[in-house]
Amino acid sequence: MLSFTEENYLKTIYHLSDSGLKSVLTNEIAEAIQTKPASVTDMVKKLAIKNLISYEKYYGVKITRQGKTEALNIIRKHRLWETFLVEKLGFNWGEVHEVAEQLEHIQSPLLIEKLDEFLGFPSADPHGHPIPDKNGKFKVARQIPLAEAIGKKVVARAVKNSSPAFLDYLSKIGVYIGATLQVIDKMDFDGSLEIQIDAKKKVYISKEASENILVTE
Amino acid sequence: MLSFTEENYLKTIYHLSDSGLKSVLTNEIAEAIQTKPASVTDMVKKLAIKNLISYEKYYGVKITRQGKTEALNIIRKHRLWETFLVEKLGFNWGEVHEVAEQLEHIQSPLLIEKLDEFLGFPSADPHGHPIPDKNGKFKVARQIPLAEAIGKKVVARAVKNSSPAFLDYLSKIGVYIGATLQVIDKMDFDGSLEIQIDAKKKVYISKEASENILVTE
DNA sequence: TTATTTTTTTAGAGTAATCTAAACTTTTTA
DNA sequence: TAAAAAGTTTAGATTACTCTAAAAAAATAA
Ligand SMILES: [Mn+2]
Ligand SMILES: [Mn+2]
Ligand SMILES: [Mn+2]
Ligand SMILES: [Mn+2]
Repeated sequence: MLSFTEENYLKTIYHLSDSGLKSVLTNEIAEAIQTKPASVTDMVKKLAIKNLISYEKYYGVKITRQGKTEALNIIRKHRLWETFLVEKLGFNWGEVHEVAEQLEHIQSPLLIEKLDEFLGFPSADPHGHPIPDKNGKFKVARQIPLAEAIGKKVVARAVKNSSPAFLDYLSKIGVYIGATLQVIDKMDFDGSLEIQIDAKKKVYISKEASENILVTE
Repeated sequence: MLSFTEENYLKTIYHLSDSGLKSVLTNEIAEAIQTKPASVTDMVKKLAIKNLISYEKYYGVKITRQGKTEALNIIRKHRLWETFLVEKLGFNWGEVHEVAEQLEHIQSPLLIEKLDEFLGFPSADPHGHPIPDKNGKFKVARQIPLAEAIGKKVVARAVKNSSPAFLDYLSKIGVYIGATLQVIDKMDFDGSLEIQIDAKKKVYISKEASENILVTE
């Protein structure tokens, strides 16, 4: 069984590797986990011995199939808990991540099975991120940033950045997962967009913001 | 903030001290926590420095007011989670303790507030044990063991022993919290009782069992 | 009240995770 | 392609928690 710390490293490596595609460097992990590169080197060796990642000195790590399975299970738990917190307990979508960071480490397959059922087997969390099933499978939707949907009428499906600050901002202006967004105009000056939400309210959003809202046509 | 380990020691000391009444010896703690007396001595010194217990070398520890507050908060979380697992997720009352042992350490006052509300501010957990409110207050019910209710008609209110084995046994014979129990006869031979459950089923239960069912008249 | 047994503490060491500082390797620059 | 810079690893410590074995204190028995 993995320790709390090992689980956090593994999950972080999975995310940084773009779901296991690229290899990940020591400094990136240190930055993401808020620790020192020397500590990362130590932990990375431990995970390599356990066959969760492959490690080539000075060239970073790649996650193994086994590591991916473990990482996806942690992510599954994280996202199910976030869904629970919003759907059942009435949390805002910006308040759930910190708590889910703790809850994701609870060890009880039965609990997760029952929680999944209680939530009605959701396929995405409050941020629009897919929830892997118990075999680690999930649908990869082809979503594009709102920034690339000029002139189109689209539906908000997920956020790329899930910082509380960004999520609070979205709530404030009225953007939510499932909202219909129409990009009315793009400013040449700074790339900001004028959008219409649900064929009602019109607002201006920054280029930065428009790159962090993922939509489908 | 207390560590996972410190929280477990404190909660154990609270329980062993009969809610803070008696002082608790090193060996008892070691036994309860499944560790060695030498380790307990170390931890006990740490908790004393933090003013959560008072420690007199060779004579055991007493929990302080501050320690009691901390312990009651952990117990509150434990029991709220147990209630959630049974009421909302459909766990059996014998399956919840292990999971609650993990969940009780999640740090988020907001989560507990919202969970409490979601559950309808329950006053007792699935085993009939009182749930302290956010100020650590709870009602102490005067309950007696079924063993002392010979000839009377009483209501099952709590279990004294909450081992899965005992709880499974109770479920099997049809005893549950809230059930009406009538003690029909007591065997002089071994102290076992013949009882009637909800004015229907009659069963024999051992003296041991009858001492671990708490009832009110 | 002295000796024996039981309980508790201390001493010294081990594991997991972390850090700083120094050494080493790779990458970039000139 | 040699020097400088950036990134990574190693060495050696530190903290939290745990253990075994030995020493010390308290409780019990003779
Ligand atoms: Mn999250
Ligand atoms: Mn999320
Ligand atoms: Mn319990
Ligand atoms: Mn309970």
